[in-house]
Order: sequence, then structure tokens, then C-alpha cells
Amino acid sequence: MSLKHAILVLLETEPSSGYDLVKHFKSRLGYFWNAKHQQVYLQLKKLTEDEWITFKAHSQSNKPDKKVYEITELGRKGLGDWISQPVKPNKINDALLVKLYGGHLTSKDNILAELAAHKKSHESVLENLLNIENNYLELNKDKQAHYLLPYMTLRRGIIGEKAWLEWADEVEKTLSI
Amino acid sequence: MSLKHAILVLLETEPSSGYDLVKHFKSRLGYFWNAKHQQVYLQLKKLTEDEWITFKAHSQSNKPDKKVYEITELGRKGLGDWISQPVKPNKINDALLVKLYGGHLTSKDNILAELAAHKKSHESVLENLLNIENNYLELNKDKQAHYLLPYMTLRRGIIGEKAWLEWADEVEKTLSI
DNA sequence: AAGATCATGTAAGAGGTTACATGATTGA
DNA sequence: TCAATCATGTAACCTCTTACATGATCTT
Repeated sequence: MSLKHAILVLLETEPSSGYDLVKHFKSRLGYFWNAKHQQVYLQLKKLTEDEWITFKAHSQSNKPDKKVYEITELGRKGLGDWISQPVKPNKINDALLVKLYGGHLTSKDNILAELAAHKKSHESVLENLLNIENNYLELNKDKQAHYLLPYMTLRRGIIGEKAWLEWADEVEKTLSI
Repeated sequence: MSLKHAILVLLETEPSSGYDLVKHFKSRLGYFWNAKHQQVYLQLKKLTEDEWITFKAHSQSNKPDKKVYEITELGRKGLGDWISQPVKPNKINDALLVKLYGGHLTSKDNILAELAAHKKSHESVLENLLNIENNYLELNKDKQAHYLLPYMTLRRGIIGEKAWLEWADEVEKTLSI
């Protein structure tokens, strides 16, 4: 329901192409929003039809042309309206927990191997987020103040990933006995 | 893709009606799986058609009849196959973070009010999970061993909720300055 | 020469949400 | 008497995933 709003929030900060948005979701905002390129392009099309955003074609030498989208006044208003209303709590569907819950149907090794694989990916996400945090902390006070709210969302990612890893360690220790 | 498997995992533990499953998701397993009753009934229908589960009608005095589903051998096999294969990492789409990211488009009071509302709901979820944990810890060693894997998933809920609340406190303190 | 990156899309199908529908019992 | 709980479903609509499609440049 709100991929639309996630896109608008990013475009409100800076004009981007669909490709840029997808990359941004993947490399930085995975703890926050996930979407496939097909879905992003579709929403960009719909938002353009509704005149919440517009685009200009940028031709590049050496690279394919791209459409750089920016938010319109109508879009900024729509986004403001959405942001002023309460949001629904985050829906959780965690297949790994389903697997663990029914783990007696497979081997302990399989469970531990799967956990180890997920742990690796969470570790690399955390590392990435900590790097972004370091960059933020090196900014001057003005810039830090300017990016305070995005930084707060980054903190959610960091605290969340640390908690996930803490849990995984506990599970590993408990199951290894 | 795996509401199906979430249902099977619960039925593998104990036969239940659709209503029971929904209640179970709502009251205990919200940190792990969420689904609407319509979606649950639909999956039960499909699983029955595939002969992964069967049901018996239970007529009750004072209450409507219900269909009590149980897993079949075919279902147990299908579930085992799924559990032995790697699961995809949990997809996160967190509208509250989108709102916070674009929080400059609304008032600080609105953000803090919204955060406070979410905090309340996370606090009550945590309280509920801690009660379930206490019940588990009062079981004898044999029963504790028997429910070890579901308990590990419960720990994920507890650690996750605590981390969420820790983050919310940090945001409150930072924004209140 | 092969694979990754840049860049954008269409179409079919699966999955999820919202609205509508029914009806008895129980507790405040 | 009003709301909540028990209990199950259909239908329309929206959203997301998977598969298919194209083609240039850059890196190994």
C-alpha cells in the first residue's frame, strides 16, 4: 500500500530514476523498505499519471537514457496528507521462524546451517549500516541536524540487526548443547 | 507463499479449526506470522483440495459448528520438504519508518504522538510474550525440551520487541531536545 | 568471451486486503 | 439492548512475484 509513499519520500529528498530508487532500496534502505524493479516502475507510471511526479528524459553518453523523476506540488501535498495520518503497524511474516518452529521435521544440522547463512547476511547488512552511520557522524552539526530523521531510521536498522544477531547467538548456543 | 506452511506447522502440532488458527496468530504469534481470516480459510480450502489436510465437522452445543483440520501424511511430507530447503530472508516494509524519514513534512508533535501510540502497542505485545515465557519456564525439564524450538521463536519476539522499544526511547529522547 | 552493470518495461499468476454476508450465544 | 465472541465464507480489487524481453557498455 505504501511503496507509493516510500518512493515519494525519496523523491522529495532528491530527484531520481527508477533504477536509482531500486538501488537505494537495495543498498541502504533494506531494513526499511523492499521492492522489485517491476513494482517500482509500475508505481512511477501510476504516480506520473496522477501528476504526483513528473520526469525528464536524460540522455547519457556511454549509458542508456534514463528518466529522472521529481515530485510535484500535488505529490508533496498528497505525501504530507499521508504522513499526517496514523500508519498501520508493520506486518511481520517471518518464514525462518516458521521453519524453526517446525524444526523437528528436519535435522539439527540443517537448522544450524540455515541459521548460519542468515547470520552472515545480517552481519553484512549491519556492517553496511555501521559504515553509513560513521559517514553521518563525521558530518558537521548542521548537516547532522538536517539528516536527523533519516538517521533515526538508520538507528532502527542498526538496533534491529544487532538484536537479530544477539538472538541468533542465543539459538546457536542453545541448540549446540 | 508460506501462509500455507505456517498453517501446516501449527496443524502438525495440534489439530485446529480456521478460527483457532487465526486466534493463535493474533494472540501469540503476531511477531512471527500475520494473516486475515479470509486468507486462512482460503488456504485451508486449497490444502484440503490437495489432500495435505483433512477436516471433521464438530458440532457444539451453544456454539456454531466448526471444522477441525488435521495434517495428513502427504501434508507432513510436503511440510518436511519445505522445511529442508532454504527459506528466503524476511521481507521488511515498515511504513512507520517511511513516515519518520519524511517527518519534516508534518509536525514534531504528530511524529511523537504516533511513536507513542506504536510504543504502547509494542509494550503490550512484549508483556504478553513475557507472560508466555514465564509459563514456559515453569514447565518441567522434559516439557521445556519438548517445546524448545517454539520457545526459540518466542525469544525472537521478546528480543525483537525489546530492541524496538529501546529504539523508540532513543528517538523520543533525540527529538525532544 | 563471459558476466556484471546500467536502464526500462510487459504480462500472467499468486497472494493479500477490504467489503459484504450470516447468525447464534454470552456478558455488561 | 448493545457489543463482543464464536464460526465460516464469497467477491472485487489491489499489490507483489516470477517470467519474459531488450540492448549497450564495462570489467575480468
